[in-house]
Amino acid sequence: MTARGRRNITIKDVARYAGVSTATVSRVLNGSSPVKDELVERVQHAVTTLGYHPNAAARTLKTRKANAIGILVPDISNPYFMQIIKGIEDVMALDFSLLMASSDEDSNKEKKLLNVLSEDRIDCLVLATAGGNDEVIRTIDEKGIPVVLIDRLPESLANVMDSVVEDNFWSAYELAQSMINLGIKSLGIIHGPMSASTAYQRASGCMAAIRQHAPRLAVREYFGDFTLESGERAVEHFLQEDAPEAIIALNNLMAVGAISKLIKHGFVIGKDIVAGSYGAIENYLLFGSSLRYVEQEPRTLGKLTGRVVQRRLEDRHAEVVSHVVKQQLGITVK
Amino acid sequence: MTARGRRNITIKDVARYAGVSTATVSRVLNGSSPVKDELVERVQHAVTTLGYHPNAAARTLKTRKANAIGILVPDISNPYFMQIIKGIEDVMALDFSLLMASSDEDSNKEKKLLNVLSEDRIDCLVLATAGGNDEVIRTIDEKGIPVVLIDRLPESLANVMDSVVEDNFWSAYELAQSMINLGIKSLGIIHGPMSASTAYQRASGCMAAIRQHAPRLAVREYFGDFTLESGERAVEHFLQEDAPEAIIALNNLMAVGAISKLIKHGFVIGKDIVAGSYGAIENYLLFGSSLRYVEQEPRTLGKLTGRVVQRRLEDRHAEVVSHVVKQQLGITVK
DNA sequence: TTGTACGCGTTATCAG
DNA sequence: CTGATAACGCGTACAA
Repeated sequence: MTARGRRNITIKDVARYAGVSTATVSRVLNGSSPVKDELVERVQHAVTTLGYHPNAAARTLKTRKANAIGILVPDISNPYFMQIIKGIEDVMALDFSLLMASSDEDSNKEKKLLNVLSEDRIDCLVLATAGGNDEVIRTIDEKGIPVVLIDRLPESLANVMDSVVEDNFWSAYELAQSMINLGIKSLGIIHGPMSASTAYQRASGCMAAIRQHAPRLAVREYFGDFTLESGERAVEHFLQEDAPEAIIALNNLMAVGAISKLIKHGFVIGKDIVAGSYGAIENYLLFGSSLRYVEQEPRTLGKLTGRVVQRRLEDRHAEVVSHVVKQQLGITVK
Repeated sequence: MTARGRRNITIKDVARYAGVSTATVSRVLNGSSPVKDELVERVQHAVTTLGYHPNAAARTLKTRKANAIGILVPDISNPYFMQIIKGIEDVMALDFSLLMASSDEDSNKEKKLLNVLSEDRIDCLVLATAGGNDEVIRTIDEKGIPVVLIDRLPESLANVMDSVVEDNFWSAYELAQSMINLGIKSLGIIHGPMSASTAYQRASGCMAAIRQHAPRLAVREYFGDFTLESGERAVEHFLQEDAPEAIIALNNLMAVGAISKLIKHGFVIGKDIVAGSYGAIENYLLFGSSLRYVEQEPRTLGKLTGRVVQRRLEDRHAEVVSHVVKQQLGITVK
């Protein structure tokens, strides 16, 4: 399909043109062993005049190195994950390709993509799992491609493979505590899907803070799914009764949905109601009023992930590392 | 590196286990020609018990099809491009991988990435070029991998390969016109880098609208580089004299920078000053006041791009298509 | 319907 | 230092 009769230029053509063997060409190209200067020049000349490009598939087949890493995240268009990817890119060499895919928070789609990705086309897989594929993931890591888990860490995989995650429990704990400290009497919590380890841990953190610092707080909960729409629905739900004095959304997208809904209902954030979000909201600082949030710094997380990947690439049998990154609390004021 | 002594499971192992030939296994796996039911079952059984995964590199080497498309954009973290990618993903088959890279608006980096990507690892390249690599791109397309240009269309490449771009001239024209119609007397324009075809065309569109509809408008210009920071600098620049009655930023990021700076200076957008943006601003509608903008619909553009890719994949010699998509004007009101 | 055997483009091993 | 040549894992003529 690529060629229509027209053959590709191969290392053989270069060898013939330069009057050397394919082995010598390969050595010049990879610097794998010394070659006489004159031949080096002849080869380089042949390469440029012929417009030769090495064939990645052949090289991968031979060396068992793909020079690529795979990245599988639940939502490719979530700025949080994009920043992580950007961070990974920051630290990887330029000739390393990023093979990306998005599971759309769908376990089945994730499984299919895991199969495609495990066809030996990547050297390492960075995965923020949608959940439900622990066995498949374990298999891939054990007898296939090393896996680095990010963001989500299913219990059964902890300490089995490398991971870089946030300290969801304590970050959520501190977020809730900072709101409790304002003296609120009632609080609405918008949860993520409990199948995601992050959602569960954030929920636990909130509840722990409440138990310790405000056991008599009137708490109402809504169980969303990390989407903007579920944040909107949560607010509609809360407003069926008296509005709580504060509201806390356990991810950025739900926070956007919830806050926009509140604004539409005439609430002034920070005055009529206190708002908290796990994760910053893009551009919020420009237009919004007060917001308390967990500052996630995804790009930094990405860089750290990149370094973990490199380490694993260098030594497949290095000790498993589990990074748990503590986040900062932030407050925007207009 | 991948294996440490441990051989991979190949089609040969499957064949031996199932007691058939490798050819039969291949036929079962690809459905390339009929196989007796009993053998099909034996093979499938062998595949699952052995945990066999086809080797993508070997298949690519043999078939000259990579089952992957490359995407090279100037900024991987710009939501605009992410939505385009999402759109492409929407229409591509699940077993098609996306190989992504970001040139960071840097011609040299783009060139290196183009080289890496042209190593026969993708079947088609979707490219939003940073400029300055026209010759390389032409070569890749002509005797290598078909290229689909998106967003940016260098003059020398127009009608040479497929393209999907916006109607930058007329969209900018209409944006400017809609602001002129408000009866403003002065306008500040924030341009992008003239090396990008989009920036140039948008500038032309604005100027044409002014010549036609308000030749005596007091116009001031600032030449930015599509970054948020340059939008901020533009406003600082304009405010050294009397503020213009209206301001227009010719991409989304510069608009964010400009508007936030204006807000910091105490301006109320839509009241003290009219604001226009080429491209919507994420979440603006939720918190901001009035804004006139060109609605880009990148996801739709992405889907269209995906279809162009598929068409090109089916017939390498199909006629070249150039899609120029007209955008809508939008206005947000609080 | 099935099996044999060759070649895709590289790198690596082994002689020279 | 250099050159033959054997793999790498797969698909596919060709033969049976």
